[in-house]
Amino acid sequence: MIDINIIRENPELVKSACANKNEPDVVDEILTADAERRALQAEGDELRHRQKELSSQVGAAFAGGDRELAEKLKAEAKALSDSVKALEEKQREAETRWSALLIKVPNIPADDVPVGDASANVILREWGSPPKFDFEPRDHIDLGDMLGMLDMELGAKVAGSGFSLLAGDGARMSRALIAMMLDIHRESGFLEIAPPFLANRQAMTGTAQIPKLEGDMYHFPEEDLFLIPTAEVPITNLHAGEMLREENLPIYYAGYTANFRREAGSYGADTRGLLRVHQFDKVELVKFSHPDKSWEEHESLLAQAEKVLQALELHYRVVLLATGDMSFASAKVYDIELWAPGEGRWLEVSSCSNFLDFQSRRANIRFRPESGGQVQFVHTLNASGVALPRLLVAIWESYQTARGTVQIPRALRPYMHGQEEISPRL
RNA sequence: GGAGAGGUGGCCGAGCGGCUGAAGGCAACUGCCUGCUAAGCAGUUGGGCGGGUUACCGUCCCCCGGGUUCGAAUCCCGGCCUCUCCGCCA
Repeated sequence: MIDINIIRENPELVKSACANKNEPDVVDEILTADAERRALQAEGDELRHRQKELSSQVGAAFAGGDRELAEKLKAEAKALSDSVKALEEKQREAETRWSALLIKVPNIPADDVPVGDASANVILREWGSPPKFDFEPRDHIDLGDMLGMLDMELGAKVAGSGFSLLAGDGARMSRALIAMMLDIHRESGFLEIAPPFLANRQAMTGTAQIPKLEGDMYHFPEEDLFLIPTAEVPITNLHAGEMLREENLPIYYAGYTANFRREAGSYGADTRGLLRVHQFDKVELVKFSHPDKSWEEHESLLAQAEKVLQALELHYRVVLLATGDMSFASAKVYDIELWAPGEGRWLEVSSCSNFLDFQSRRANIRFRPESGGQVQFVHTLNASGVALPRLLVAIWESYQTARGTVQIPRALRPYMHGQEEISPRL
């Protein structure tokens, strides 16, 4: 969540952030609730103060042996205690109203983020060049079928539409890619994490999937647990409620998980093959940064995700998202998109975000500056490094041959026992 | 799933109805001392919220949520988590 002081001091800034992110504007409601909450607190503090004084007088009177006085004071204190309870009830309600509103305010986009919808996104650069074919390139569905790597019908058979099933060298390549990516990140100082694939409500709220995206997640009501839509949730929440040591910052984590998204309401878009599925694998990068360093960390995080694609020699581009296209919790987002020649389009495989203190405020992740002074919130960042299904799509489509085979990228071959090519199984 | 033990500050750990935001220790910081290091001596050091221009004042916080009481870290109820034993199981 954002700092209430920003709303108090600069409501217009917050209002325009809501407008630019297409979020409902509750700023005025918050200001009203805030004033109400503060008034009730002042009143309650005063009442409690008097109650404490009285009640210590009761104790003193009993200790002094003056029973009569003690009983008299006690009766007074009882009356005061009742009014404190009544007021606390009102205070709790006001507090609840206030925080329920505050949690709906999106993060404020950074100054250098373009304002507008997706059409205002800025393509920053392209890396590599699109593969050239002297034949009509096939798409990943054909290749997956021909080479026995992908079967959407079998996925649907066991789980339903939108669940993929990889087989043979498709499954092997997926596994090899995960290992390769984790190695690349480990060499750059990221600590590998294998977290739970489920998370509780508090964790989901900490990283801001709740309240906005609650309906997009698979939920188990018995335990109030959610299947994670991204490893960002369990990994960022590793340090929830903690006071970190400044000398340990920045902290880098890399984790592989499966990810689960209901994708409710997205039927009709990207429904074919691996482009948008309910369950997919991903390697995720998460950073906890000193607030003074998070913009540098954001750039190096982007570079880290790019390392994977460069190692695989894939054609990609980096896009700076406009306000209307970025997520609720982020202040600035780069997307990395891979070129998929069979689809003839760019596919998002990574989203690289700086959340500043938006998540750490919710999850209460702080540090105490060594120079003394106020406890501060750390900054959190994350990036996919990278998402598997679309990476497979881009590899298959980019590395296909006229013979209908798929070459294995050189960097990946050690992870596949030296295999160079995927051919139809006989 | 059954039985027991426990969850206290940055960390360890005492307290088990009022004088406790919390002993003691560790750690950190500041002085003194010391040729450096170490040790020693003295002192300082939690967080949230609210109020005041500052020094400051008030309130809340001893896993979480309720309750009893004039008053709760301390008593009662519910939940979560950790540990030990038994059962079951990839």
